[in-house]
Amino acid sequence: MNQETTMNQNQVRVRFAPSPTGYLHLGGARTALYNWLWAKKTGGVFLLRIEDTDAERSTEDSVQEILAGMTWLGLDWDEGPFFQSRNMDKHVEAAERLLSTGHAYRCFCTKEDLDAQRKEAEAKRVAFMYDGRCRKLSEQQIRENLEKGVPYVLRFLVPRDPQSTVVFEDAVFGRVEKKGRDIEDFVILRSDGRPLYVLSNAVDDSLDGITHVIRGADGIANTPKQALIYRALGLKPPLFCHMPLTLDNKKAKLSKRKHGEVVTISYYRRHGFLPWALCNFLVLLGWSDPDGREFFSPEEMIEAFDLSRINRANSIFNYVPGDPKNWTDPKAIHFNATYIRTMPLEELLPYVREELKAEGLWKQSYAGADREWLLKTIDLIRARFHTIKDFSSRGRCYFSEEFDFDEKAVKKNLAKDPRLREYLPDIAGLMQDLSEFTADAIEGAFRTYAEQREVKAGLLINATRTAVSGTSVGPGLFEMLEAIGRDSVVQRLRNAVRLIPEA
RNA sequence: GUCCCCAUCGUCUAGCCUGGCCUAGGACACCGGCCUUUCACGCCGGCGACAGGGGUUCAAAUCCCCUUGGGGACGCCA
Repeated sequence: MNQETTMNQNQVRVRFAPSPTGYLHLGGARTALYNWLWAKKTGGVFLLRIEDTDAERSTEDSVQEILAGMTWLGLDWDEGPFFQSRNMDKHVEAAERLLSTGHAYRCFCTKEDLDAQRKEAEAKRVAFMYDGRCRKLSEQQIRENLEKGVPYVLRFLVPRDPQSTVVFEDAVFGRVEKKGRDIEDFVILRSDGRPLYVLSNAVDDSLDGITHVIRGADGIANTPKQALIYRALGLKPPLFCHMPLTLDNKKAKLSKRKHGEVVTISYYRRHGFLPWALCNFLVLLGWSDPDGREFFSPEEMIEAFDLSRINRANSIFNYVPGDPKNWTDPKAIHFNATYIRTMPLEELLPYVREELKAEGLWKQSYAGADREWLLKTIDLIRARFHTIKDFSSRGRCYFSEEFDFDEKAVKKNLAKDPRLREYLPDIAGLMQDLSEFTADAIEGAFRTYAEQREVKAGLLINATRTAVSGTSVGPGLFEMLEAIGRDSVVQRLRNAVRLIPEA
């Protein structure tokens, strides 16, 4: 055996295994991210497996949505996407092996009968667990049932001796133990012959050589069952790693049905999130850096990430419905805004370009002659923006003559002083005559004019700001005018006169 | 109801394993101040938590027990 093969045997292999029954949501993305990080960190393999054994609920749209979401987030996978259904025959084979080795048995109980028992137990408010009555069936009875064609499922025969416990190692929760008597004889094969998740998932993980099962803590309850399957099949179990769940601010599980689009990944894409900013936010939901850092480049995050620092307590996605300012978790917005403000301009540019194109604000020259202007302008305005969407909405006046006037701003900065009817055209003229249309030159003109007319520069500055941008907020005025450009500025100043009432 | 898990500011969390450096640190949000032509940014400051009760110990956020609260699982779903 050569060295490379030896190394491969020790190589970490992880997977993200969503079921294609819905959208990629925050919880799923976080699970995918943790797996991805662990693979990158260890030089391992990250594979994607679509668990589509529930054919009725699986949809192609959902598969595409998940793939698109992963790609957008930058969580690239090394193998797959595989479909769980590809190995269906192997799962059935495993079930049959369990039957023949006495680890499973045929159960002829009808679904209706079990449902009735379950309902009854619920009414009496006691726990329902299948009583294992079909364990006791004689060879004779089984043969008769088979001959009559009575449908049956395969159930795993859980060791029942009083002392028996099932143990598995969890990277987050440590050694987890469960008593055999607290585990019911779970179904591994449906009456139509199709395998169930608990079986398929374990068999596939083994087939795919998965070394670490990093998944949500909701999976912790059926892990003992899977540990039993590994043992009965003589397979080496992976190291489990159950990450705490992320709940809503009322501590309920996140779901699209309940919370709407705000929990889906595509929502963040559509609302101007940088994919890495979202990843950075998500990684901190249940994991922390030993040095207390919160912002990471992908390389830094991969370096810093470790399974041992995953938290045990659930975290809350702090989204309050109906708050227009905090339309998602405020900390997520903070991450996005900080990235927009501080990332290298060259890296930000493609996102802005896409946004401007989508909104019909892109000009051909931005890729050529005006490229430097564009970068400078982006840099000028980005400090106030929270999302990429802001470039086309709040930043519209830099790219188009069609922008809205904020009523309050007009009232406060333009309508309040009739003298502006005279000042603004004057300034427009000054701008027109400036030999160099630079921030310094513009400022000089403003200051001189203010002095001559014995008026506060602030009055002129604020009025001009609203005249050219429609708002009362924004970057320093002189730089702003330079960015907007002489012709537009002159035009806008003259147009604004209509907004100022006569004395 | 049964089994399992969890518990530090409003939220994300550090500290807990290996008790003392914790009058509990950081981040977001919020509130003040400075800067300033505005709004942001930045800087300075403020508000704000060890769920409760017992124990162990010279000493407990840290170890143990109980209570309470919360979550998960309990499908011929994944």
